[in-house]
Amino acid sequence: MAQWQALLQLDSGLQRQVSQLYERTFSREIRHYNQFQNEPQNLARILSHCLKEEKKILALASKTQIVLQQLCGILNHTSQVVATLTDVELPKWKHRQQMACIGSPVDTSLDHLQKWFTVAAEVIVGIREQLLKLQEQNNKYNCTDASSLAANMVEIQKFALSLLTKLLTNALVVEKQPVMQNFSQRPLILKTGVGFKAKCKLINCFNQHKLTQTSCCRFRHFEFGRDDKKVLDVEPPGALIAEFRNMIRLGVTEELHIIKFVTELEYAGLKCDIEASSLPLIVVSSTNQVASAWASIMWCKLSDFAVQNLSLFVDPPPLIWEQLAQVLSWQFLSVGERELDEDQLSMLRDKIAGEYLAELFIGFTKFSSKVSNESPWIWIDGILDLIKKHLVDLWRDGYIMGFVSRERTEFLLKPKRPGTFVLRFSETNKDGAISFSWVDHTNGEPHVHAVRPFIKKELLSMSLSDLIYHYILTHQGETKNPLLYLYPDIHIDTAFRRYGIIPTPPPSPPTEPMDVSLNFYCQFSAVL
Amino acid sequence: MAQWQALLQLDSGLQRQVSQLYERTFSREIRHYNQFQNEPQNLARILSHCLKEEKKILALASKTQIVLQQLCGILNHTSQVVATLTDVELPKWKHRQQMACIGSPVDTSLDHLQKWFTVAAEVIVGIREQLLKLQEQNNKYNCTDASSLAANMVEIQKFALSLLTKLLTNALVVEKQPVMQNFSQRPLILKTGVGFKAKCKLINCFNQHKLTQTSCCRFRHFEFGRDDKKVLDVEPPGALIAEFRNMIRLGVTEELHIIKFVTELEYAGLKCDIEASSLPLIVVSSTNQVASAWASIMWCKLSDFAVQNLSLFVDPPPLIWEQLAQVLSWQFLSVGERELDEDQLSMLRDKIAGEYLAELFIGFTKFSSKVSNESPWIWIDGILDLIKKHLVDLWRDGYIMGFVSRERTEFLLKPKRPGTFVLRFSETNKDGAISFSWVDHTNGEPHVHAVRPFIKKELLSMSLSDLIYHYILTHQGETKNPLLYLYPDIHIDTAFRRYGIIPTPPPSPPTEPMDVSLNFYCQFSAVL
DNA sequence: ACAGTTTCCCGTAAATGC
DNA sequence: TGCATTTACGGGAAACTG
Repeated sequence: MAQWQALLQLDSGLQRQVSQLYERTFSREIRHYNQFQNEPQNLARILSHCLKEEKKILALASKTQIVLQQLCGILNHTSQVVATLTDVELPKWKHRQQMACIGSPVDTSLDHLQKWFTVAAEVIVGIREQLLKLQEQNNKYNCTDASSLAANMVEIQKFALSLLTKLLTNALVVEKQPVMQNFSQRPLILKTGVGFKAKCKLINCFNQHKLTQTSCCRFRHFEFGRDDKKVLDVEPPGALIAEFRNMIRLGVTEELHIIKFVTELEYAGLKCDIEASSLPLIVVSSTNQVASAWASIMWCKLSDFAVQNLSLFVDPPPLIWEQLAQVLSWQFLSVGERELDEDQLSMLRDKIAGEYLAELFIGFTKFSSKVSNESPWIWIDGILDLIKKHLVDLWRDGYIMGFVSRERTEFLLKPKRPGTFVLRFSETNKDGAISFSWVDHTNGEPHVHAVRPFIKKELLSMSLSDLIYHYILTHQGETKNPLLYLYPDIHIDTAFRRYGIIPTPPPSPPTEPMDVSLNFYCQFSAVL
Repeated sequence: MAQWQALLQLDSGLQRQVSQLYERTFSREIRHYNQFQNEPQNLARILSHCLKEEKKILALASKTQIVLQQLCGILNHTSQVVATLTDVELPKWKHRQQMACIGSPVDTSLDHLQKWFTVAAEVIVGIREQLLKLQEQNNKYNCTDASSLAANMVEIQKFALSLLTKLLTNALVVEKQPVMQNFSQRPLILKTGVGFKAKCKLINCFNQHKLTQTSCCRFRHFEFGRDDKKVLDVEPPGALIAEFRNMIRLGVTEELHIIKFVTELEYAGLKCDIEASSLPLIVVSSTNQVASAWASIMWCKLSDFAVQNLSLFVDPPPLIWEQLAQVLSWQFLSVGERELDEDQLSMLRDKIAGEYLAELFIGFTKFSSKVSNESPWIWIDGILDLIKKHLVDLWRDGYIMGFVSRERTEFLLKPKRPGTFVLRFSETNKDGAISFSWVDHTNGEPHVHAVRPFIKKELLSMSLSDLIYHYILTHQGETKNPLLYLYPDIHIDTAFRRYGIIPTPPPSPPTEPMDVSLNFYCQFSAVL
C-alpha cells in the first residue's frame, strides 16, 4: 500500500502516465478490487509488469525532484556569485580602472573577472541544458498540463535565463578607455581631428558575437568614424549621433561626454543587446586645452565614483587634500617614474591651499583656475612636461628636490658645506623651468645664490646635467664652478656623471593584440 | 553740270535717294530736257529745292568717305598699338613677372599696360560707335544694297571687332601667381591641404564682367576649391579637373602643373570667353619638398621664356653660370636684403661647377641632385633658411662673408692683425650652420682657428652676435675672447654692439585690396 | 573689445607606397 | 630592400566668434 500512497502523491502528469499504463491493460479499479479471479496467473504477470512500471515512474519522479532541488541549489548559489560579480566585483574593477586612468599604479587586469564570468556563465548554461533534458523526459511521458513539477521547471528555467542575461549584459566592458596614441598617459581626452583608440572586451570567453558601435555625445556636434580607421563598421558610415551645446556656460575643458558602444550578442540560444559606456571624457580642439582638460578628468575621476554625472562641473565638488595629493603624486609617477615625497607635497599644499593645518577641502577653481596665471595645476603641468622632455632621469633618480620654497631652500642650504646645491622648479614660469641654488661662505657667513631658471628651449641645446657641470662663476677674475654637492651631500660627480648626452626616447607602450580594438577619428565639424 | 557728274559718281544707295527726291516732284529726264515751260517760276522753285537736296546728299557722301578714311587710319594705327601691346609689351611684362617670381627686384606694376589697354579699347569702341552712327545715317537714306561704301563700313566694323576681341582676350592676366601665404618669397609652389592665393586682373578698366574660375592640373589628381575659401564660385562645387600620373618617371618636385582661370566677359556689346593661365607650378605634399621644388621653379623660369613646357624636367636644359649666379643672388636679396658679391658667387661657382675658367653650362642635376647630400642647392637653401631665421641683420649689413673656402679664409686672415675673424657658413652641414675663424699669432707665426659651426637649434637660445661676444677661449689657464676685428678690420664692437636680443619679426607684406583675388584650397585627394 | 575656442599650417616623425 | 612620397599630429600663432 506504500507504493499506492506514493503514486497518489505523484505529480498529476505522472499520475496520468500511471493511468495510461493500466488503461492499456485493465482499469485501476479492477486491479484494486481483485476481480481477475478466472485467470490468476495471467493477472499476476500483468500486475507484476504494471507494478514494475509503476516503480519506474516513481523513481523518475523522485529523481527529477532531487535533481530539480539540486539545480535550484546550484542556481541560487550561482545567483549570489553573479550578483557579487556584477554588483561588487565589476564595479570594483571599474573603480580600479578609473583610478588607473588618472595614474594610479593599481592592477586593472581582467583575468579574474573574466574567469569568474566565464565559469558562472558555463554553470548557468549547464543548468539550462539539464533542465531542458528533464523537461524533454517529462514531455516524453506526455505531461502537458501545468503540473507543479513542470511549472517548477519553467520557473527554474526562467530564473536561469534571467541570471544568464544579467551576466551577459554586464559582460561587455570598455577594457581600454578612449585615448589618443600620443597621450597614453592622459586617456579620456580626445582632440578633434586626431585619432584615438578604445577597446571593448566581452569578459566571457565566447566569440560567437558580432559587435557594432555607436556613440553618443553630449552638447557639441562631433563626427566619429573616419572610414578607413575603424575596425568595426558603422551604419550608416560617417556621423553617428549629434547633440548640441548646452545652456549652462561651461568651458570646453569642463564638458563631459560619453561614448557608448552597443552590440548584439548571440550566445547559447540567447540573443541580447549589450552595451558599454566609456567613462566621461573631454573633447578638445587644440592641444593647448589638454592641460586644463586633464585637471577636469582627474577631478571627475576622484569625485565621481558612482553616478557618471555629465554635469559635474556645473558645480564641481571639492576634494580633500589627501585625494588631490595622491593624484598629483601619480602624475609624477607616470611621467617621471617617481612619486612626490612628503616635503614636495607639503610645498604643493601650501601653494594650492595656503598654509592651513587642518584637513582641507580644495575647490576645483582653486586647483585649476580659469585665469591661467593663477592656476596651480597649469604650473604643475608645465613642470610635468619639463620633466618628461628633459629631466626624466634626474627626476626618477630623485636628484631633483624641485618643489621647495625659496625660504626652505635657504633654511636647508645654510647649514651645509659651501658648494651644496639643490635643484628647484621655477615658481613663476608657467611653462616649466628649473634652476639651482647653492650656498657659499663669504667671511664665514653662508650665502645662498640662485641662477635664473632654465627654460625648455635652453635645455634643448644643453641638458641640465651639462649645464650644472659647465656652470662657471667668475668671481674676482677667478672662474670656478660653485656647484659641488647635491643636497644633502652627494658629490656632483656621483649624481651627474652618469648622464651623458643621452637622447631619452619616450616609452612607447607595446601594442598588444587584443579582443576588440576600435580606432576612431573624432572630427569636429560644426556647432549649431 | 559738275553737280550732275558728282551725282553720277555717287554710291548707288545715295543715287537712289536722289531718284526718290525727283520722283516725288518730277522725273529726272523731265528736268534735264526742260519741259516745264508753262510754269517756269514754280519749276524754278522746285529745281532750286532739288538742287539743294542734291548738294546735301553729295556733302554727306563725301563727308562719310572722309570720316571712313580717317577711321581707317586710326584703326590701322590702333591695330599696331594692339599688336605691340599683346605681342610685345604683355609678353615683356610676363617675363618680368617670371623673373620677379624667382626673386628679381624688377618692377611688375601693371599700371602702364593697364592704361594702354584701356586707351586702346576705348579708341576701338569709339570707332565702332562712329561707324555705327554712319551706318545708321546711311540706312536712313535707305541704301540697303551692297554698295561699296556700306561694304567698306562692314569691313571696317569687322576689323574693329577683331581688334577689340584680340585686346580683350589678352586682357586677363594672372597678376599674382599662385602662392601660399607663408611662402610669399616662393610662389608657384603649392602644398596639398594648404591654402594659397592667386589673383587675376582684367587690365582694362571695365567692371561689367563676371569671373568664374576653373583649373587644369596635369598628371596628379587634386581637388581645388574648398567651399568656404574661394571668392568666385565654381560649378559644380568641389573638384574641378583631374588628370593622372604620367608615364615618365619624374619626381613630384619636377612635375609642372598649370592652373587655368576662365571667365566670360561682356563689354560694349561684345561677349567673349577669356582665360589666363598661371605659370607652371609645382604641387608638393610636405614642406620638406619645398626646397627642391624651388630649385625646379628657378630653373624652369630661367629656362623657359617662351613655351610653357610642362615636360621641361624630362630633359632639363642647362643654364649658363651667369644666369644661375643671378638667381642665386636674388634669393639672398629677397631673404636677407643683400645680394651675393663677386667673391661669394665665385666660391659658389667652384662649389657647383668645379673650378673651370671658361663660360659654363650647368646641368640641373649638378645644381639640385636627387642625392640630397650632393645637392649644392639644398645646402644653399639651408643657409638661406639660417639667414632668414637667425641672421637677417648681420647678413643685410654685410658682416657675413659666409661663402668663403677654408683655404681662402686662411689666405685672407693670415696677413691680418691677431684677433681678426670672418664668419663662414658650414660647408658640410646641410641644414645651415655658421662658424667663425680667427687668426692669432704664436711665436710670430699666424695660425687660423675655427670653431665647430653653430646650428639653428643653438642659435635659437643665443644669437650669433651674443655667441661672438661671449666666446671664451681658455689658454694656459687664461680665458679671453680671441675675436677682436671682423675682417678686414672692423672692431667687434662696431660690428656687433648694435645687435641686442632683438626678435626679428618676419616682414609681413601688406595685403592691398585688389581687383580679383582668389583664395584656393588645394587638397590632395587620391591618386589613381 | 576680448577671451575662449577653433583653425591654420610648419616641421618632425612615422607610415605608406613603389 | 631602400627610397620617394604621403600622412599624422604637436605646437605656436592667427583667425574666428559670440
